[in-house]
Amino acid sequence: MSVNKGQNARALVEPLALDSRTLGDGDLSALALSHNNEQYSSNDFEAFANIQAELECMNAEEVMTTDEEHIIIGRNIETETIVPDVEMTEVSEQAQEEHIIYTTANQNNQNIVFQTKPTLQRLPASTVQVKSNVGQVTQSQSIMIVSPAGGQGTSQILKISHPSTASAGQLQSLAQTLITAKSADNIVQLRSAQPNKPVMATSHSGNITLGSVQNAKTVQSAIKRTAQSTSQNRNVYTKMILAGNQTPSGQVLITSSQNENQQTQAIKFLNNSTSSQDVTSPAKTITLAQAQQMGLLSTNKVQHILPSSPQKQGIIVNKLVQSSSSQTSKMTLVPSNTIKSPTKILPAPTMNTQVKTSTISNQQSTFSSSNKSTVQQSPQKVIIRQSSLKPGTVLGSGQVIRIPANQNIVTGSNQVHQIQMPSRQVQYVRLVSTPSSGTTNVVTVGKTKSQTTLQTVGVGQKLGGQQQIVKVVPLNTNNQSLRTVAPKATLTGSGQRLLIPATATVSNQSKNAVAIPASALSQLASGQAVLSTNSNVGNIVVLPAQYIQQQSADDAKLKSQQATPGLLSNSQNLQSSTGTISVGSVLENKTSQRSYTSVEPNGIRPRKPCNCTKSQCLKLYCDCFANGEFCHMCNCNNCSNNLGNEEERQRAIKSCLERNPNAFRPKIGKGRETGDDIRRHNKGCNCKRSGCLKNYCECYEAKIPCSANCKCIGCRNVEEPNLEKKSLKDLAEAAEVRTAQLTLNKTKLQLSEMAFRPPATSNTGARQPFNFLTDKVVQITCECLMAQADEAERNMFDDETSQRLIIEEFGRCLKEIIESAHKAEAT
DNA sequence: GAGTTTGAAACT
DNA sequence: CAGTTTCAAACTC
Repeated sequence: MSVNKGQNARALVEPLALDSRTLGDGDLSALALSHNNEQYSSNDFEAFANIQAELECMNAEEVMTTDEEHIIIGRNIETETIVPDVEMTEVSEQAQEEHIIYTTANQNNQNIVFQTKPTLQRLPASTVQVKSNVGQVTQSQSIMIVSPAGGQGTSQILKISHPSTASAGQLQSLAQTLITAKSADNIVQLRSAQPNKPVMATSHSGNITLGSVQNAKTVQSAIKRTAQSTSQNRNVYTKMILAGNQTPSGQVLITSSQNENQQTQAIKFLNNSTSSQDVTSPAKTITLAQAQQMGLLSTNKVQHILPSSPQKQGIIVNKLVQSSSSQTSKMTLVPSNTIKSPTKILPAPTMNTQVKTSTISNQQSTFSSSNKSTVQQSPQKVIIRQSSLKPGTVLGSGQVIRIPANQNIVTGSNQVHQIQMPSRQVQYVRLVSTPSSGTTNVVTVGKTKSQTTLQTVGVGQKLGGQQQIVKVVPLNTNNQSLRTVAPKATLTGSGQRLLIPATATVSNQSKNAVAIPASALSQLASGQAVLSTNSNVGNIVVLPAQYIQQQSADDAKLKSQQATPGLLSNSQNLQSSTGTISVGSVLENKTSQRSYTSVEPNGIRPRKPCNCTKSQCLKLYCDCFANGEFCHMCNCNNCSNNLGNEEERQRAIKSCLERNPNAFRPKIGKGRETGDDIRRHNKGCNCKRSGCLKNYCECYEAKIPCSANCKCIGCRNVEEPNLEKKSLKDLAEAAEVRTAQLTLNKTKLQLSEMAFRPPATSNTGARQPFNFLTDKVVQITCECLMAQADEAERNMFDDETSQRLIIEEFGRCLKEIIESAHKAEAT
């Protein structure tokens, strides 16, 4: 492990080395946005976004290379100890230091402040701020690098000023140099993108040094992290806050569109006036992938994210759209770092190929911070990243939940997972991912031969060609009833289920962001809850983009691993561990929902919502509860099967287990017979009237024939009359015939025995023949007649023949009765 | 959509 | 363990 740490330390600084090896100033210049206007436009901020993204990538120990217009980002294989810290975006009042105010247009002066926030005690994240004073008629443009020294709150400012004559492009180029800035452990490295003036600024331990290098390629940072073992010192998170101060509430829109041919991506920042009354400065986070799916990605900017290591990793780019009076918007770019579960960079949907202009003024953000509280418009983001840090570490302004990489929260069930974290509030994360047997994560977004391959921002893993998406949405733990936000219409078609706080609109959920290591996410089983210790952290629920495919084709196998609801089972393997993880917005969800059908690709249908009214969804009557799932988007009343009633829920679970230890085990399993792949109902049904041919019958509902376990009456749920199996059916029918015949014979025998039984006597002691017609005798006689009728029916006799046989049988019965009477009288 | 039927689960 | 009741889904109209 110590060796790994050393490697990690190396890996931490390696990106720069690689960067210098692969990047040239010209390349960096290429990153600059091409615009003739000296005034910053949305393109400029797109460039900033690119910078941010790149910086994130750097923080994520990625290797970035540029190839002309393309930024190729590759990740170094990373050991666990070097995993970036989980990032948590924070908004609201604390944003005064972190918000980037930029002018949207029409300014001749541009002040850009890049602030690095080295390793604060609680927020080991580097913050990059791009600040642009609006309305000030300054003739200078500057880039400031603000680096708090040693996390003590004292900022040191490195201001790189340049003449007012500097064009926006130049400034932009200079800004581009910051892409290599790395604030991990108080290390900031800057390099100028300008070919003739490469500049490197290094901040170490709070000290910032500025130097020039003639060749950017020589920029190699041998600086090693001095506090490798201290997770607090890891600055792996870079946050870029962009705020348009010309509008009451700045809006940041990251737009990108993917053209299958061009495969380009752009980030756009949009200002959009909103009437949001939010005071809490809610932040909205979206991924670029989401933006892509929203069709917001433009093609004028190309960003390539190319995995350069065998372990491909994706990048999560989250954007926080903040619609509040704080006039700030926050964009969070979070590198995703997965070790064993490389994330996949999701390609933008083809539907989003339209090119959007980057005009700020007229851009209308789909993510507008309007008062609309729909999830689609105000998606909450949860950042899931891999982290090797010790469990329970809270990162970032109390809004980061780190799921320790070593914390095994893998289960095979679709349950809310609880992650114990040393502190106050409990975080639940419900991870619903698609199980997959695949073990290889392929990043579909890669540099293609033409190098025009796109990149996507977002975290995704692709398995077996099947896209798997894990969605994370905030969950309200306080509520008693989770509010269903998704349109009901989509319910049946998708299975997509979202939990959002019932007490607040999405737009106010700025603090409900949780960063989870991608690796941890990949290990999380669906529906698991993550316990967080941070009181500030909102409640997060991670939900499946595809409604849980926890039931794989190997249903029995999977279900055998199903955990008791709310209970963790570390021993269980998560089949989705290698599944694609994508942090998407609801918008993305919405898009995904379209593709969803009532039946999952694996043939598993999404669970239907329950309609419980009296059971509080805490009894096995409730399918949700019985399946160990939280009610979500159900129609139940007074539901307690949610996070807000976890205690009660646990009690109910316990009660059920007391009654039946196997209560939460799958009812459908495989037959014990060797090689018998026939699914069986473990308990069997008890149908009496349905003939096991209606969905009342659990066997029939599961589309499995009744078995010996069943106690059903009149079962007709037998094997399909396949040619091969017909013999079995014939045997069954023959057996039934034999059984009926035996029943008839038995009845006759009983009648005979009754007949020979000592007759009833009168009060006088005289035996009376009518006394033989006891109720028992009558009953048996009727049974004989019925048995005869059944036999006639079975033999397909016509009515006349059947009636004749029945009458004959009745005659026979009477004969026996009479004979019995005679015998009794004789004796 | 309301009412009925059904069978599993819960209860006694 | 059996009988009864409760419950929610399935079904019917």
